[in-house]
Amino acid sequence: MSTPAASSQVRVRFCPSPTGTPHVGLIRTALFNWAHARHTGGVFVFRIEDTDAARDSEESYAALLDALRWLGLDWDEGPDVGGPHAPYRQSQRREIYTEIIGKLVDAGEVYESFSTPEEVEARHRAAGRDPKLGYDNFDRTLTGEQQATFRAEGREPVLRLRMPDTDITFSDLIRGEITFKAGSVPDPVLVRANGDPLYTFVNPVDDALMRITHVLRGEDLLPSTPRQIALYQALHRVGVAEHIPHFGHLPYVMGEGNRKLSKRDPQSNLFNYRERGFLPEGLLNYLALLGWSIADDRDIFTVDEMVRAFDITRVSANPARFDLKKAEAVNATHLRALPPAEFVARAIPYLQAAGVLPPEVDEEKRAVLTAVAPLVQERCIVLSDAANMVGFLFADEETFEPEPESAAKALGADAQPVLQAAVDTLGSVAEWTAAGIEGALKEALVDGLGLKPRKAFAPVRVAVTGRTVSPPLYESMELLGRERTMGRLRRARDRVAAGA
RNA sequence: GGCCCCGUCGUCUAGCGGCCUAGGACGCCGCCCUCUCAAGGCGGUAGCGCGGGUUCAAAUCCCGUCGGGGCUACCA
Repeated sequence: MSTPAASSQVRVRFCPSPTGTPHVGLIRTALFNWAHARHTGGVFVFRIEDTDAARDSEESYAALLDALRWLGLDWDEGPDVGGPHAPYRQSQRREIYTEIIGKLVDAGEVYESFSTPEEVEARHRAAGRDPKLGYDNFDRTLTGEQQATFRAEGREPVLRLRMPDTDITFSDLIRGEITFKAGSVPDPVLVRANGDPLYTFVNPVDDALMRITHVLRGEDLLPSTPRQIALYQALHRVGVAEHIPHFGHLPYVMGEGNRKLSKRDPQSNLFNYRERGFLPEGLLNYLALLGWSIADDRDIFTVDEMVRAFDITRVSANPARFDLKKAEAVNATHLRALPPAEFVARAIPYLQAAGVLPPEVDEEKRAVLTAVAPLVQERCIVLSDAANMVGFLFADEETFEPEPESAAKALGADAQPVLQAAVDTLGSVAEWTAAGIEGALKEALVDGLGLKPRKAFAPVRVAVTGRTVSPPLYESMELLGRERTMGRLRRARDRVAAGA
């Protein structure tokens, strides 16, 4: 049995089970599948493996769609869009599985197995073997009479696939040739006694039915490949499968220490990144770097550039550690590259979430935002950072207060003469422009009071913006306007004078 | 235990027998710029796990070894 011809159209699939919040490792898998499909002009199939009613949830299903849509990983076949192999949720494909199970049973590819795990283990012990060896293929050779006896005892059999007694070798797209020795993989259970098909069965069956040509998935599934290949061969014999797909096992995404990034770790939660204001293109760029590189001297690229250059055989086999610092650096680069108008549009929801902007943003506020955008954009790593930067522009004069920590640093008693001088000189500035403000302030504070610039501007900055860190001061003051700026300076001066 | 995968700077990687006194990026350190913080510019720090082969030549090929990881369910 062969793998698909190189000339046939690529069909890849992303087939998560809806059991929780999307994990960045899972998304990396989706990205590589998607990129391979788009690079080759193939088809990206999105399939939901919800055969475990006990763990699957509708919220998780919705989260999966939400995640892929947010990232722009569009699918050609799958939930919502349908396709020639619909339905794409395994929970809706029960009859299909039942029919194929029948074919396998009729052909003698699978057999009834009555052993309980306890009995298997007991047999291993009795024979002096390691009890953790797994299933011992005991029921393979049961006679019809023995099977009848077990049934009479009220036992219900599961269905197991008869593994071939030959070595199983395949060429992994990422790792090269891999061989599993004959006899090292026990006969897997395909169907429960109650008729429920298991992942071991439905996953290869759907891949065969949906004519998947490339299976790109996590390294954790590598050990299950031989039994899947055996299933494909059986499916081929009963006329269901055409080919054995090409396999490519992607390296793990690791967390801290030497462990796989856990689902429990907040760092693994995709939506945490969205909430912080990671850009889809920034996160995707970083995730792509986990196992793949576009060139030896570059690691910032757009999704389009990735699609153009992506080659699954050039993916690294080494596990990669998720490095938040690097992810942020990559995101910041994309953030700074955004056209200012685009940056504003994307930042608004985050400013609203932070309470800096109201649900309805009027034209005036939008204009102010557009004006500050170039100033704050390069100071942000994620979109939510913008809130701290522009908050002072939208604060209510009645309630505006410098942050306590910043005030403690810059609004001590020695700030009083500085603020007074600032009020005096700015009150008579002819042109309320950044340049005018700069000239007046430098003359009054640096020349007049003989202060180091650093000392001179800190109190003014905190009085006006509320923080020791802000967009450039003169521009900030210009945007804030003369009246509001002067009011804040006077209030700060009075407070300092009052010793507050 | 068995089976399988992996092993280049702290981290992600380039490298596919000579271009490697091992390149890039993040991080870190220093300097410059400077009204703060960033950004930007310049410079620096740091790596082929180990041992055998093969070869004129090995980070690159082979074997072994050590180390790490995964799987070993009637979960996916």
